[in-house]
Amino acid sequence: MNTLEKVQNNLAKFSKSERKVAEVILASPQTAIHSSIATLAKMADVSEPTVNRFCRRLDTKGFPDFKLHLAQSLANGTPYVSRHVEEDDSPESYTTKIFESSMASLDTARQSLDIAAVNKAVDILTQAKTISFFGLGASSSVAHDAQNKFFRFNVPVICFDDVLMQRMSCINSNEGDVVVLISHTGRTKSLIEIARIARENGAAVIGITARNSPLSLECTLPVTMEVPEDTDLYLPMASRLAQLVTIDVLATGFTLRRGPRFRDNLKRVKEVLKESRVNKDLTI
Amino acid sequence: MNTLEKVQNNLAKFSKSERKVAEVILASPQTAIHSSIATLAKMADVSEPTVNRFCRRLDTKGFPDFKLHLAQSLANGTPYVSRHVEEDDSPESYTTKIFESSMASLDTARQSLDIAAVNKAVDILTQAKTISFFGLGASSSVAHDAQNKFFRFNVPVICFDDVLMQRMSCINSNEGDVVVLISHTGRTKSLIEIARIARENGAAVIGITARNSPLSLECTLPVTMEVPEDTDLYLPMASRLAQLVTIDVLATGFTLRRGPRFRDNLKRVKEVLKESRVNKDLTI
DNA sequence: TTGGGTAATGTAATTTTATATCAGAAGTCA
DNA sequence: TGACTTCTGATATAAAATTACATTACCCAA
Repeated sequence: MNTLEKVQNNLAKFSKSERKVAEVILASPQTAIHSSIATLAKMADVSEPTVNRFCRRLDTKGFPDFKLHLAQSLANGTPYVSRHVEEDDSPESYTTKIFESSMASLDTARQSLDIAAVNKAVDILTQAKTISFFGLGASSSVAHDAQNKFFRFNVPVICFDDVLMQRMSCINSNEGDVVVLISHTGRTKSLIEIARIARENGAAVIGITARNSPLSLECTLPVTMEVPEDTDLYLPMASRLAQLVTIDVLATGFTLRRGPRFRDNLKRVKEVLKESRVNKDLTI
Repeated sequence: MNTLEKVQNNLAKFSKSERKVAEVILASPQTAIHSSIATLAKMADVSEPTVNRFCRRLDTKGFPDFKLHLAQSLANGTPYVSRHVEEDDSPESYTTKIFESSMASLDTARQSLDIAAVNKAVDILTQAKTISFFGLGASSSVAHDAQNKFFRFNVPVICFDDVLMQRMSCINSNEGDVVVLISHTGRTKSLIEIARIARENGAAVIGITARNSPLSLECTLPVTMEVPEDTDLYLPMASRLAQLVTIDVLATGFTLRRGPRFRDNLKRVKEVLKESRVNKDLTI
C-alpha cells in the first residue's frame, strides 16, 4: 500500500507524539522527504527518537528508509498494471491501458521465465542441424518471426502454419533436429501430438508455453513462462508479445554463443542486404 | 526526466570511475537505493567521494537526495531503460535487458503515439467497406496479426505479403475502402507507391509509421509514433511490438465504437469457436 | 488520593553516514 | 618532457540517525 495512505489510515493507532509527526508529514509530504530527522522532529515538536519510532511503526527500517518509501508514494504515476478497458473509455484512456497492460504482461513474463531453460535452449539451438518453428493461430505469426530471425543466421529453418505439414515435417525429423513449438496455453491437441512425434524421432523439442501444461510435459525442454491473459472479450495479445520477446532472447543468446566472428559476419550480411535495396533500408 | 534514464543517457559524459557507479546503479537500482554511500562505493569499487560527485553531476544535492530522486523514478512505473546487450552478458542479464528494452520502447511509443490520429483511424475503420493490411518483411507479420483480429469482427479483410498482390489490390480499391500500411521507417519504396495508388483511387490510407516519413506524407491519415530501434546488429524488434500493440489499440477502439451489442455478438462468436474445438481452447 | 506498574517520550551517547579538504595520480597538450 | 588540468582517493570533519537509558505521564487498583 502507498505509504502516504498508510500514514493517513493508521492515524488512530499512533500515540499522541507520533500523531504529531504524522500530521506534519501529511501537511507537507514534500517538505518531509527533504528534511532531516532533526528538522522534522522540531517541526512536529517532538524528539528525534519519536520520529524514528514513528517510522518503525510503519514497517520501515528507520527514518531514511521511511523517506524512501514516502518518496516513492509521492512520485506521480503508478507502476504499470493491467487494467481492463471500460465501456466508456476515451481513446487516450484505452490506448494507455492497452500499452501499460502490455508492459505489465512483459514484466510478468520476464519474472516467470525460466532462465536456466533459456540457456539450455540456446545450447541446443546452436548445435541444431535444422530448426523448425511451429505455432497455430495467433502463435503462427510468432513462428514466422522466429523463422525470419534464425534464417538470417544461416541455419536451415523450417516453418509451417499447416497442421499436416507440421506433422509430416516432424515424422521425418531425426536426432540433431530441433523443433520449437509455440503455444500460450500448451493445450492445443495437434501441437502436443507433434511434440510426441518429434521426440520419438529423437529430435530435441523446445516448447515455448505455460508451465506444467500438457505441451510442456511432452517437450524435451520446456521454456515456460506465465502470462496473464484477458481473453474473455479481447483477443490474446500479451502472450504473443511475450513469445516474440522470448524468441528475441533466444536469437540473441544464439548470436552471443556463436562468438564475435559470427556476429561480424551477420553484420556484413546485413550491410549487403541494405545495399541491394533501392531505399537502402531493410528495417521496414 | 526520469533519474534512472538520466543515469543511462549521461553514461558517456561520466568519468571512468563515475561510470562504474552508474553501471552498478543500473544493474540493480533497487539495491542502490537501499545502500549507504559506503556500500555503493565498495560495490562500484570506487571511493565514497566519487559516488558523491556522481550524485552532484546529476543535479542532486548529494547522495541521500540522489537516492530520493532515484526512488521516485523507480516508483514512476518505468524502471525500464533500453540497454544494449554486451558481449559477455549472462543469460539472465541479456534476458532482462531485452525484456526491459522492449518495455521501455513500448513506453516511448505510447508517449509519442498521436491519440487524435488513433481516434480518427478508428472512425474510418468502423465505416470501412473493406480493410486491407499491408506490410513487408518483419511488418508483414503485424499485418497478419491485424487481419486475424479484424477478421473476427466480421469485416471483409484483405492481407497480402506480396508486393504485386498489394499493388493490384490497391489499383482496384475504391472510396469506402481502407488501406492500412505498416512500416517502421516509412521509407519502403513500394509501400509508398501503394499508398499513392490507393489514395488516388479514393481509398482512405492509414499509415502506421514514423512521423514525417515519406510514407506518412502519402497517407490520408498517418498514425505516427517514435520507436527507438537498435538495428545496428540485432534485429528490429521494438518497432514490431509497438505496431502490434497499436493494432490492438485500433481493434479495441473498433469494438468500443461498435457498441455493446456488437461486443456481445463477438463474445458469442468466440464461444461457438471454443465449442467446436476438441481442446475447448482458442487462445492457443 | 496514591503508589506500583506500564507505556510514552526525551536526553545524551554512540554509531553510522555523508561531505569537505587536500594531496597525489593520471591524463593532456604544447 | 614539463606545465597544466582533471580525476580520484585518503583522511578529517560534520551531519544524521540510532541506541541505551532515564524520565515523565498515564492508568488502575488499593
